[in-house]
Amino acid sequence: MHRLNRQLAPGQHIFFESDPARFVYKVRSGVLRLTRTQRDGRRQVIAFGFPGDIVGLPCAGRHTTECDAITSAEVSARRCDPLDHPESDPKLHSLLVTAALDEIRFLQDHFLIFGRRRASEKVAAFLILLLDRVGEAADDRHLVRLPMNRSDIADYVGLTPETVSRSITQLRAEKMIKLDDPNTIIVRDPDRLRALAEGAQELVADWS
Amino acid sequence: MHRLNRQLAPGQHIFFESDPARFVYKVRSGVLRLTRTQRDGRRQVIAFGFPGDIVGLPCAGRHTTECDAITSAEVSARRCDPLDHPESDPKLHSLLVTAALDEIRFLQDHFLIFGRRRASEKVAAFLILLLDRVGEAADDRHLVRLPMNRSDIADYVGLTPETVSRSITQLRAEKMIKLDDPNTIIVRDPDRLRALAEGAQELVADWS
DNA sequence: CGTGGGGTTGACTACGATCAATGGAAGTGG
DNA sequence: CCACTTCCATTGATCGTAGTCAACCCCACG
Repeated sequence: MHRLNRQLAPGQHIFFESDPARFVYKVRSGVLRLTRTQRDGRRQVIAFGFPGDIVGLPCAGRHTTECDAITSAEVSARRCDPLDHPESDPKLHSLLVTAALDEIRFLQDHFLIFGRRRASEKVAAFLILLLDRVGEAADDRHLVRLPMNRSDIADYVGLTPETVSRSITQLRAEKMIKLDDPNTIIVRDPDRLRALAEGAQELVADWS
Repeated sequence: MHRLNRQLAPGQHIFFESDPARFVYKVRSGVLRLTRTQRDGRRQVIAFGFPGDIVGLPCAGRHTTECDAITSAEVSARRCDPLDHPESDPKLHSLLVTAALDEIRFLQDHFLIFGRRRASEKVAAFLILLLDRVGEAADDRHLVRLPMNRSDIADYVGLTPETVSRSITQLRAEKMIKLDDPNTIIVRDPDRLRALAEGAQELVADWS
C-alpha cells in the first residue's frame, strides 16, 4: 500500500488546475487551500483542506482546482487510479467514493453560505462552519483559529477583504465574538452567532 | 438490471432532502430542479437536471437536496446501493462514480458563475452555460429555451427575479440576445456574451 | 531603522434589493 | 364564449449595503 508522505511549506503548491491527476492527498496536519482562478484573474476559494480531509479528487483524470498550503502542512499521497479499478484496492476505492460523495454534500453546504445575502451572515456562517469543524474548547470558551487571511475568507464567501473585516468588527461590537489577535477568535455567544448564520436574526448595527 | 421508468408532471417531487436514498435517477426527458431550502425559507437552486444527467447521488445513504420536475419529465430510476458494493453491478457502479466526480466539477463551475460580481455577468454566464449544454442551432442562430422561470434563475445565480429580468433586458438592449418570448432566447452575439460571462468586458449601460 | 504585508477604518459611490404597479398569458368556472 | 383569477415578467422609484479607493496602524522582517 503506497502512502507517500510529503512536507509542505506555506504557499507551496501540490497541484494546479487540469494537471493530470495521479494522486489524491489526505491532509495529516496544516491547512490547504483549493482555488479556481478565472480568466479575468478573480479567484474563487473552493474549499479549505483541514486535517482528515481528502483533496484532489480528479475529474476525467485531471485535477479540477489548484491546491496550495496555507500553513506548513503534511499530506499523504495515495494513487487515485483505484477510483477506476475497484478491485485493485477495494478499501482505498471505497474510501475515495465516500470522499467524493462527502465533497458533493460539502459543496452544496458551501452554496448556502455563499448565497446568504448580508455580509455579516456570511461571515457568521463561515465562523460557525470553522467552529464545528476545527473549534477548540479552551477553558469553557469556544476558540477558532483562522489559518487563512481575510482575503481567503472573502474569496470563500464571496465578499471583499474589507467587508469581511468590517463584519468581524460588527460581530465583535455585538459581543458575539472576541479577538485575541486577528487570527484567533473566541466565540462568546455561539447561539446568537449560529442564529445569525442561519438568517434567523437581524443584526442591529448600533443601538448604543 | 432494474430500470424503473417514471413519468413526472410539472411540480411533482421525486425526493426531498434527507430522504433515505434507494435510487438515483437518470433524466430521460424534461428538466428537473435540485434545491436546498434554509431554515429562514430562502431557497438555493443547486442544479438543473437536463436529459442525460444523473441526479440524486446520496451522502451517507440520504439525499442531500430536494428534487422536483420543472416540466413534465421522464426519469429512469436505478438502485444506488451498487455505490457501496462495486461487485454487485460493476458497470452501474462505475457509472455512478463518474457521475459523482462530474458533479463535483460541475458544482465548482457553478461557484464561478455565482461568484461573479455584476448581475449581467452572472446572467450572461448562465445563458452561456445553457447554450453550451442545451443550445439548439436554429437556421444559423443559437437558440436557448429556458424551461425555468426567472425565480429559478435568480436562485441559481444568487440574484432576485427582478434583477435577472433587468439583466436580460440589458443584454437585449446591447443586442447580444433577442427574445422570441420570455422563455426562448436567441443568442445574437455569442462571442460578446461569452466575453461578458467571463468578465472580460464591460457592459456599458447606455451611451446613445 | 526602514520596509512591506495584512488588518482596520473612513468616505464615497454604485449596484442590486425592495416595494409597488402594470401588462400579458394561461387556466378556471359560470 | 367571456369574466375572473392567478402567475409571471417587466419596469419604475427608492433605499441600503457592499464595493472601491485611500489612509493609517501594527507587527514582522531585513
